Amino acid sequence: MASGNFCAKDNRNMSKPPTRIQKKNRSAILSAGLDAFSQFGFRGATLDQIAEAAGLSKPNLLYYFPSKEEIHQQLLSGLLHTWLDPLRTMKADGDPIQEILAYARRKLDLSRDYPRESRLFANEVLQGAPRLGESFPDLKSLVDEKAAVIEGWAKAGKIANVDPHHLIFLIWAQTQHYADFDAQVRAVLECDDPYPQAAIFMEHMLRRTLTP
Amino acid sequence: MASGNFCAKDNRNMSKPPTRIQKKNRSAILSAGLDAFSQFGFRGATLDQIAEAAGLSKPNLLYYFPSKEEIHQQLLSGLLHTWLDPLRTMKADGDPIQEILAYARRKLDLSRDYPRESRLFANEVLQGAPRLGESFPDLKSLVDEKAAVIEGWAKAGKIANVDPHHLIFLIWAQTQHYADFDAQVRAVLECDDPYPQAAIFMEHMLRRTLTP
DNA sequence: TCTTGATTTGACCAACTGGTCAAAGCAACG
DNA sequence: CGTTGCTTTGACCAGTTGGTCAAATCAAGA
Repeated sequence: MASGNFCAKDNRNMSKPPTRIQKKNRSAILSAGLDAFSQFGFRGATLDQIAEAAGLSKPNLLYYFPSKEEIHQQLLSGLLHTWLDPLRTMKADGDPIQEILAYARRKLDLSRDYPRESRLFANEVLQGAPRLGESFPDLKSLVDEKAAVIEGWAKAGKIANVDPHHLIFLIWAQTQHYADFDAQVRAVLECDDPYPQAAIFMEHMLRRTLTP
Repeated sequence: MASGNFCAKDNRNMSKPPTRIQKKNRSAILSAGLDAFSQFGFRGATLDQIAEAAGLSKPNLLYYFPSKEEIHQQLLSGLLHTWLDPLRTMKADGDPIQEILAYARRKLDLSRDYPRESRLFANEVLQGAPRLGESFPDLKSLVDEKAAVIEGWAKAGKIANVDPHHLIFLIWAQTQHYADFDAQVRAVLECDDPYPQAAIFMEHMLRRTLTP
């Protein structure tokens, strides 16, 4: 009575701290969901698939997350923050070319270390970003801010006069390519780890592109 | 009796020429399938969806194609040829930088004019290219051939000494980005058509990267 | 006209989908 | 020990999925 419409399994919304078993299972589910969603997209992934990969029964999975949508949403919102972090740390008062190179390097590292996250994001945007639309304004404002910084560098003659937005797209495209198109990269190259070579190439390309 | 296991609806495999109504419906199905598969991936797209978009009933759709898989396969195999065509036309005896620039421009035009095809391909590779594995050897041999040409140019000092495979990846990544991540590009930029600017930027970037 | 073969469809199916629920199991604390 | 509340599950459900089939419809030539 006093608890009203309290739902036992909803303590994740309450102030109670999560049990360690809750932590374990919830992170197992998120990891399994990341596998599934990043490979098959939202519609293509199934709860049974995720539950099995997480080592849980389907009802048990739904005890921790109220719906498929909620798992996906959780993954997406957790993703966007870390994904934009490298861009956030690009500072206007550093050496322009070094700042941009460092950003690109961090972004490439992200692709190497978190390819599933990259593919999840790619899948979402490919489908028109229906569940990401709310976060796009934040993204736009951050990008616009950094684009202004880059444009300032260009106007000051510290780097070549390039379109800052398309420069950012270039870095996104090139770095994410190695995660998103991994299957293709591996099929064309035969080497195990394309990232060292990719980093060298990218640095050459960016230096050349940006030198005034 | 004489017809053996002849199946009326299988005349697409026979020598008989297709009726005009067959042509119309088959192409309508392929177009609808392209819409669906490129947006939702193979598992995410449904036959009902495709049938409705094609203006046919589901059984009627399955009269023209024996299965969902077959529609997808048909789209993929039709795709790969046109997709690699721009690379094929890159000639070793032309001016190196002009040849590479022309290739990149053609690839960017392809993204602009056939974004659904680009997304279909992206979706397939994202999932690990399970239905494309057979075609990858062809792709590899073509890429290796052209990479050798580029390497020849580099060794002869006609272009900068860059890794040819990663140069090709760069062009793929950058050009396809505008089709595959269209939603993101549109959200960040507000302009209707990013391609003119993209072409200018890409040319600057490639010239700088390739100049010896 | 009638016939022949191409085309279309409504009814149907088994498997799978996301999701529910009551009941059972379990850990820990008094 | 017993109770309390977190955790797990088997059984179940309605809707959707890819796909089948026999029967109906249609188009066009003889």
